[in-house]
Amino acid sequence: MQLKELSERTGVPPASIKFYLREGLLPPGQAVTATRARYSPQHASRLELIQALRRVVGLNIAQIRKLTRLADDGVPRLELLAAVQRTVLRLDEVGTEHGDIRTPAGDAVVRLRNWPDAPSDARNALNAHVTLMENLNIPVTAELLDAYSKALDAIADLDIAATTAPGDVNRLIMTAAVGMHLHSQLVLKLLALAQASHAIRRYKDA
Amino acid sequence: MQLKELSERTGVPPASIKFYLREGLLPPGQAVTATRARYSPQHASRLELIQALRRVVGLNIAQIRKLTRLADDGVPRLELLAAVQRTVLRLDEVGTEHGDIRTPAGDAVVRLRNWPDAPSDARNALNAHVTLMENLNIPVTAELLDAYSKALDAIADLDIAATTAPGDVNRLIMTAAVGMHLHSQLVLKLLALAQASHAIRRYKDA
DNA sequence: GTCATAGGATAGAGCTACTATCCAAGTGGT
DNA sequence: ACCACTTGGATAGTAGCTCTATCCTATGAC
Repeated sequence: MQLKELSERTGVPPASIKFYLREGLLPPGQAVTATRARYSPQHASRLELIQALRRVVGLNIAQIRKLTRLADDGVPRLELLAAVQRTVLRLDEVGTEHGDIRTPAGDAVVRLRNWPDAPSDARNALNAHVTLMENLNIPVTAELLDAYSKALDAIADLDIAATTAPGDVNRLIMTAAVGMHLHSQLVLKLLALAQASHAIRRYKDA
Repeated sequence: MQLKELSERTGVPPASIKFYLREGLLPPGQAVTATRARYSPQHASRLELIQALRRVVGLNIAQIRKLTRLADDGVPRLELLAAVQRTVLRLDEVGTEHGDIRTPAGDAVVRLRNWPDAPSDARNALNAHVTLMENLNIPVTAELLDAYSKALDAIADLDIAATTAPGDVNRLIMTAAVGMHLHSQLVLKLLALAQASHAIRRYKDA
């Protein structure tokens, strides 16, 4: 398929495809001749990935480039997953760097779930986040962490299993990034429903 | 205090304060004379709210204006909370409107938690979100919803209790919006840690 | 009297993500 | 052979958004 067809299939305008090519998000097609290039279904899947990371997860071009570069360089899937995590957690943005920190909350989760007690970006991010919430007087109880982490334990297992399954690398990034994002949105919506429910109950007589 | 001092206290440049005044995010100060205006601590707290909604929650000026207008118009706190929810859930953005829809998952949560069975924006948003996740082959199990909603039930109770407590309206919006956002981020980070933990466990011998 | 500040208006900067135009070279279909 | 169409590459322009800067006149504090 050539550029125009790729555009029609994915719904992305040709000018934008060229832009992504220039920016290095989309690898160049196979040059058949000097003025013809052939694009594969992987290009289509890459375009879908770009759209999803932009519009759903809200990443910018530079962040998407980092991830797609890794995918194109063929780094191991596990390493790729770690990069996706760092990006979605916004650990690559300024003002979010912290050394290894520990909090009772972070330790508690690891113990509760019997997770390996090893430092990681994710753990530092969690500890920093819990600290932030407590500083803002938003309580993070052990019960809360227990309930959350219990639910997430099973999900993470599936996610990691998916990294070993063969398949399109674009889909791996898509699943990981979009999955993380959608789970966090799910909580947002559940919390809203919970608040609405409590409000109804508390004020129904008013 | 006058404009310059307000600027110094909050760290927001005077030009930006003028901008927020123009945009109607910040109510005008009390005009002492034709060329002097006095700003109260509420103005400072409003400025902090604006900053937090912009930089932490990621709302745009129009969204912030909607919320601050309601606050300035003195709508009931419960109504204000509902508006904050709609905004943080991005229910006011195009392409997110749906009628009343029901899913087994949404019904299950309400039944599990014994929440009132009434339609609401939050419930529709939840149902739409669950549908989306299932379409993307991301399973949303009853156990997951049980664990999440159980944890959130208690939090929501506190949140709603906070709406009746007296205090600065700016703080109410701040707490609600930032609180929702931080809870969803907490899940993001926990999921990352869970994934990292499972990855270590699964690959430690490789 | 002088200097700083107010409100009001208006313009422009800086960023990001496109979008449009032009080009010369080359191709596929008839 | 012809010609509409496509390619990569270059370059410039647009659109949306959030500020930021400048200029203005009136006026108040000291």
